[in-house]
Amino acid sequence: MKNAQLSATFDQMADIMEILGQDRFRINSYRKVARTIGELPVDVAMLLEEGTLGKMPGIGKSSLAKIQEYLESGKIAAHEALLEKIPTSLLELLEIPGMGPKGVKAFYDKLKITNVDELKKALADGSAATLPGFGEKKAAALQKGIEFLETSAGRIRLDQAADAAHMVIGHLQRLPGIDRVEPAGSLRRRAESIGDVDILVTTGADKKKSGLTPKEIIALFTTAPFVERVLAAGETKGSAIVQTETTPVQVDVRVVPAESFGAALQYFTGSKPHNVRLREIAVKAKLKLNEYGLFRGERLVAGATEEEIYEKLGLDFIAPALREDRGEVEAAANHSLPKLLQQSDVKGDFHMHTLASDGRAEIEEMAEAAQTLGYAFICITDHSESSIIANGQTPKRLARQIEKIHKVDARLRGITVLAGAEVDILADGKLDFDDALLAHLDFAIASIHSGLGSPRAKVTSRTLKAMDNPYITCIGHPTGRLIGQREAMDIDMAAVIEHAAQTQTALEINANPYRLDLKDTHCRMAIDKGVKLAIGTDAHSAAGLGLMPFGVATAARGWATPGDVLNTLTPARLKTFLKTKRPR
DNA sequence: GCCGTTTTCGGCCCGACTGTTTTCAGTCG
Repeated sequence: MKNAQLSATFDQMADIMEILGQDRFRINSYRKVARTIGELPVDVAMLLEEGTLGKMPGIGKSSLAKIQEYLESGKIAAHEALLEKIPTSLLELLEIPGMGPKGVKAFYDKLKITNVDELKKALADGSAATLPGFGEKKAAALQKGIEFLETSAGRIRLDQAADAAHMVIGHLQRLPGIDRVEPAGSLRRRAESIGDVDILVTTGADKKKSGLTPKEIIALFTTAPFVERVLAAGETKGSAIVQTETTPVQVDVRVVPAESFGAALQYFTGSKPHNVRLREIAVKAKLKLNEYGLFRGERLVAGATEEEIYEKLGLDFIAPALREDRGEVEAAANHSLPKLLQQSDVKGDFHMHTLASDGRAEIEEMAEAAQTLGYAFICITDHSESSIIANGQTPKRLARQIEKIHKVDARLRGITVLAGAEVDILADGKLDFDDALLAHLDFAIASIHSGLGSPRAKVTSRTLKAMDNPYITCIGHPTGRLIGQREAMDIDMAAVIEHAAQTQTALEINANPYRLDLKDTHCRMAIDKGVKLAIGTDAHSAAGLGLMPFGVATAARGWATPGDVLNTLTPARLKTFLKTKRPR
């Protein structure tokens, strides 16, 4: 599948065009193509063949021809021509925070600097200072930028971002005269990875008496003990690197007046493409939308709440999870947004481990923890024999574990404990337990834990074959990715989803923030094909059950309604559902 | 390069912060 490479190629063309100072609107359209292709849940070649690719917004004739050219020959002539114009190493300079296309061009034209090492030297020996409009502070900023690039981990996981936000919000809430403190940005949208954390603050109405000025609030943020380095500190906006337990995180804090809170929350929640769509709608209606409100001329039309802004733009309210410019603006305009799944709809958890394999708690502890979360059922799914490092169960041990689960289920009131297993899909697509044993389970997850780097045809056929088994309820973490650590398997998700629909097999949303697998776009595709989703935390302790909201958010980002997700069923309805695939 | 119940040509989102600018360009989100 060439989606990622093709997307990167369009982005690179845009980068080079920026350095060359070409038309910014054309550059924008290249960026849009890159983003569209990068987010596709299926192989771009398949869509091209179907003839649907050219119908996607932002992909016109010219881009379509380039995509076709790339898929046929592995390159794009226009891309090759651009590469001729500058040394490719200039593109790595663009990665440096504080360095933009103009800066790269100036360093190249005037000082013949083509890479990061040469830039470092020029900054050290003072030759950079000979550039017009380039002083000491800019040199220091670039040096910091290079340092940051060389040490930062890049994007962080959702749970790490949530931790950082929790820390900063706690600090800000203790300041005098603070009214509201809310996270915004990709954290509020619950994106699968986060670049930086955005936090919004409003001061109370009595700020003149007892409170602080915006500038003072920013100063108290940037001087907080957890702040490692200040990137900017202005009148209303501060930006700093904050140290958390696991990783440094960039946190931006913005102070806004209460009457603009909704506008600011909307603006800083993004996503950027979503906001651009909204501002375009505003312009067409002779309005102007910015972080202070929706304006007709000088007059404020809306701004205190997000709801009134969407309403005044003629749109239904759009949940943060949907704000990605993936059709939500159109759906809001014609009142066809889905009623999204929420955590309160969830009645149970499908994936967890106990002491029987690599978990750290007894079955009872997991069940009791689930009850405190208000659940009506859980499913115990320990590993199978082949997962040796995870202390996988032999058939004999699984038989004993099933009995044990039944006993706990009989003893506990108010919660149904189902007997399950996470069964390895072996190299040939066979399962790690035979059908006679699987038949004793209520719920069986089939997962690939080995050979993730195998060719597309192999990992795909292994998964399809597992779904053919009548006792397999669900495919676990279907793509095998680990966010920021391991690429997804090269698996044909269109085929997997199609086969899941045919065999009435559910697909898991693994709620662990390392996985979030299925991801949002695949969830949406599965839902469109009528495939049911089963959210599981993959908990290895009672505390691990608390990861469920990450899975719920991922489902919501895939436009899931309560009806699309098995977790919303009562135990009785779930048991009925679990019989549908089995031989009678 | 894309796009069209204002347009097939002429538009294409908006503002904060920084540095070195005496009025603004570059970068970022």
